[in-house]
Amino acid sequence: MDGGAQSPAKKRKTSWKKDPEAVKENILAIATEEFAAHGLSGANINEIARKTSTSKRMIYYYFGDKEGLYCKVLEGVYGSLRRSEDLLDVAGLEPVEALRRLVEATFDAHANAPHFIRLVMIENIHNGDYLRKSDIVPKLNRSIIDKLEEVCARGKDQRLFREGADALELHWLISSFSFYNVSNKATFSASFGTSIYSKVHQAILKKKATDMILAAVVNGHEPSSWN
Amino acid sequence: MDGGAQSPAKKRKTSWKKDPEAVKENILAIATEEFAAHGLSGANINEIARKTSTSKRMIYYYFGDKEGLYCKVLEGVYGSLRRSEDLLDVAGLEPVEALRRLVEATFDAHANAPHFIRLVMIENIHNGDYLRKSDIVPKLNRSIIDKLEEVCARGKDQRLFREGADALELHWLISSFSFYNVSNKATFSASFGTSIYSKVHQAILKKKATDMILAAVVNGHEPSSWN
Amino acid sequence: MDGGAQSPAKKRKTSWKKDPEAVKENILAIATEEFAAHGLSGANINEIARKTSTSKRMIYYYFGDKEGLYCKVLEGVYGSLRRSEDLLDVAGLEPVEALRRLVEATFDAHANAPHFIRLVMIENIHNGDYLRKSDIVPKLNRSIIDKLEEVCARGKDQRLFREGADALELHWLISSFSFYNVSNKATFSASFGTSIYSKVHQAILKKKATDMILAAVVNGHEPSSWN
Amino acid sequence: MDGGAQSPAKKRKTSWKKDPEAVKENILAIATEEFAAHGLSGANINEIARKTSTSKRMIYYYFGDKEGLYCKVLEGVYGSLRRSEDLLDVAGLEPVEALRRLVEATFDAHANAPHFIRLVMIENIHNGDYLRKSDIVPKLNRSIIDKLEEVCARGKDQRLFREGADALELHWLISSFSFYNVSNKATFSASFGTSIYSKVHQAILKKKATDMILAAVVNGHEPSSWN
DNA sequence: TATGAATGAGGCTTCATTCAT
DNA sequence: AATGAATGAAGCCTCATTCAT
Repeated sequence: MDGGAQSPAKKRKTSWKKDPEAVKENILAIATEEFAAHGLSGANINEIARKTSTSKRMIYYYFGDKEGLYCKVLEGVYGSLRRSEDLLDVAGLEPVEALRRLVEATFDAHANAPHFIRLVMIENIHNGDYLRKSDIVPKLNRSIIDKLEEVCARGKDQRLFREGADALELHWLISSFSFYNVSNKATFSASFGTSIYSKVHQAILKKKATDMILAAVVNGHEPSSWN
Repeated sequence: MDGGAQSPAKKRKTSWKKDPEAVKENILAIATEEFAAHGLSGANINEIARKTSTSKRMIYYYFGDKEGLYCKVLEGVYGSLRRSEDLLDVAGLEPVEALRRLVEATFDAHANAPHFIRLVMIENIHNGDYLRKSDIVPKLNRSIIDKLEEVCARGKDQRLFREGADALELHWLISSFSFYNVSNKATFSASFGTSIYSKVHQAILKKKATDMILAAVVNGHEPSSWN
Repeated sequence: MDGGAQSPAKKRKTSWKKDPEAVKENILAIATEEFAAHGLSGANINEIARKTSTSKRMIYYYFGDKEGLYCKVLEGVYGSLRRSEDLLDVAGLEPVEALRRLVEATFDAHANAPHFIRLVMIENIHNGDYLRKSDIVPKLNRSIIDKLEEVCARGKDQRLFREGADALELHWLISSFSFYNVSNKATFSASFGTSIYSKVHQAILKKKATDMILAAVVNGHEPSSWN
Repeated sequence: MDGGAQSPAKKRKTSWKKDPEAVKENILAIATEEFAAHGLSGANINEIARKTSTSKRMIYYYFGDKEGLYCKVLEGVYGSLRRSEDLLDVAGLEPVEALRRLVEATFDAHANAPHFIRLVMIENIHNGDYLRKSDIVPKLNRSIIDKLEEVCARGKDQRLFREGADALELHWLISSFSFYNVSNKATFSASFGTSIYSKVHQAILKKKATDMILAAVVNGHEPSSWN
């Protein structure tokens, strides 16, 4: 109700009466959109409240302040990603296939999680201050590293992988193009056109990037997609 | 010699006269810092003015408004990167060395241009709207693509490079880890510790990433750093 | 009796509770003064706020922005005039007397509504943009036209009025001197002195103007005040 | 050059070298437009300067400040009107025709001098303060009063005019509808539609208003346009 | 649990004007 | 006669937040 001259558009509430969890979820969903869209300082509590099924006052009631809300949003998207990683099962695959699977899944997961990407960008703009303060950090992302380590160990045991293959480094590499592909779409397109973002070209990039990783990790792997 | 009277540059102006270009440069330098540090909405015109050698009023005099200033800052960092790319000379090197050089130089350039990285992140948060509006876009970054194309052409001519080597795709790949390495340092560190950001580890990552690119592009290249 | 406890009006609210409507009314009253005195661009929100019993912030809270406030002020004065017109009852008078009554009442209403006059002048400076945007326009001023039409119809039925008597044209004529008399007092006085604005002379002008209208409308009417 | 971010559109000067009078005229012409369009506080010195063939600094050089410029503009439009009144010659006409001519000429003059109308409105918003301060006041508008007086005198001498016909009052009446017709066009249209502003209807209004004046002033005049 | 009303602080921007040559 | 650069003051408005029930 702030700004906008006492609009007559009174809040139309849906009929679910008082369900605190639902209200909180609703707030979080809207806030995720807004923070992802405009950043921490760019997002606007009034706007978030307006799009919510409840009132501005409730945001403060449940989340304390803007930064508190932002933190919960951040934790939410990290939690989502982690859950999607947990679903990935490569235990039964032989090392090369498992690695290929991990790369492709990571690429796709990033492509399908634009909110996560944007919020991570935003958090990096803020030097990771809020993530570091959060208590989700300890349990963050071990999952994917564990998987990579397990695959690397098996690969090396079977003399398939080079000894220099390191789970953390691989994660860094795989994340880099998976993340950059989404995060820098706007400026990359502005500079070089949108050609690489077509569906077809994205598939090619995924294939080539995967083959590149395999060529670096797997002894004698021929990156056939580069021929 | 070389230690005589202060350089004769900037002769034309008598000494008591204000120097508009210097004022503008000063504003731009401070604004670059501030926008890089806090983003478009997070940066504060009062704060920028305070750190400046001139007044808030002059910012509006020379740049119109906050967005105008931000645009010039953006153009400035893109221009800087481009100029650094223009200095790179790989024409005399044989293809494999040239490509190695390009990858390493790109990695280093990003590592040494944190303002550029942050402003590009910020611009992506804004969906590239300001970059697209700018008239520097057309002449953006052709330089690096041209160089990659020339090297790829030579590499393929000499049967050294695989036919699938594509300049734009390579640029996308090389940029991805070069950029991500800097842009996501904060969250990556929060999740996985700061080990990979040590000077030593950064050198290793650069080497391995370079070798990985070469393994993908160059026929029969052995990524020895991965052993 | 009649001197008992303070009037029971405004019962519903407990006494410690703020009264938003009163706050809005207070803002509107002050704003009407200020806009009438200085125009849209000339009026000053800080000044309005200062004279108010509340704060500048509340102006924005209730009215959105300066233009929003101005619009409400405009609607307010138009509403007042309309209400005063609605009170005018000429249904029982014979046509000539009724018309005389309407002219005199219009003249007096304008003389007694300097805020209305000034705000209409100001709105005309703005080409009527805000009035046109307002949704009060449709129901504007039908009242006075209806009354004139009814009187004209009766007058013509009784062969008292000339056939050329037209309600809208008459309203235009009657309004013109009623309005101009107030709106252009300053410049008219500067050019020709203040003599016509004395109480006595104003009465004469009203009488002569009324007689003039009647002489035009009523068959054989002798404008005796002009003798 | 203020605001608008250092546009590259440098002033293109016409080739007349230094002609102070022409420069002043040019400034006055633009300023008349701008003050008429936006009022005293609404007009903008930067904007005036921009539309001028010279610079903002020259406005201050020649006119001192914004109010000084406004005063000269005001004097300019009053001067124009007066000059047009001086051209009006009714000395040779018989009283009734002369009066008819004066009314019609006044009506037309107002219709054709929108800048004058708007500036007079604006000056009234400012309570005539600037007009009163100006030294053109003394010689203001005597001309038209003189003419009306002369015609009234002749009319009464010939027993054509009623004794109550007074030049100043007539001028007040004639001005009122002539002025109001233009000044309140915007709000009148918003309230009652634009029908009376068609070319045809304007001619009718002029005729009827003239006849109305004559019916009031001239013994036994039949306002035939009202039949 | 919920809320309409209220707000201090500070944000961005514009203005008429003057400086220094 | 002319001017590009500079500016203090003040304008409008928005923000995250709290009050009082």
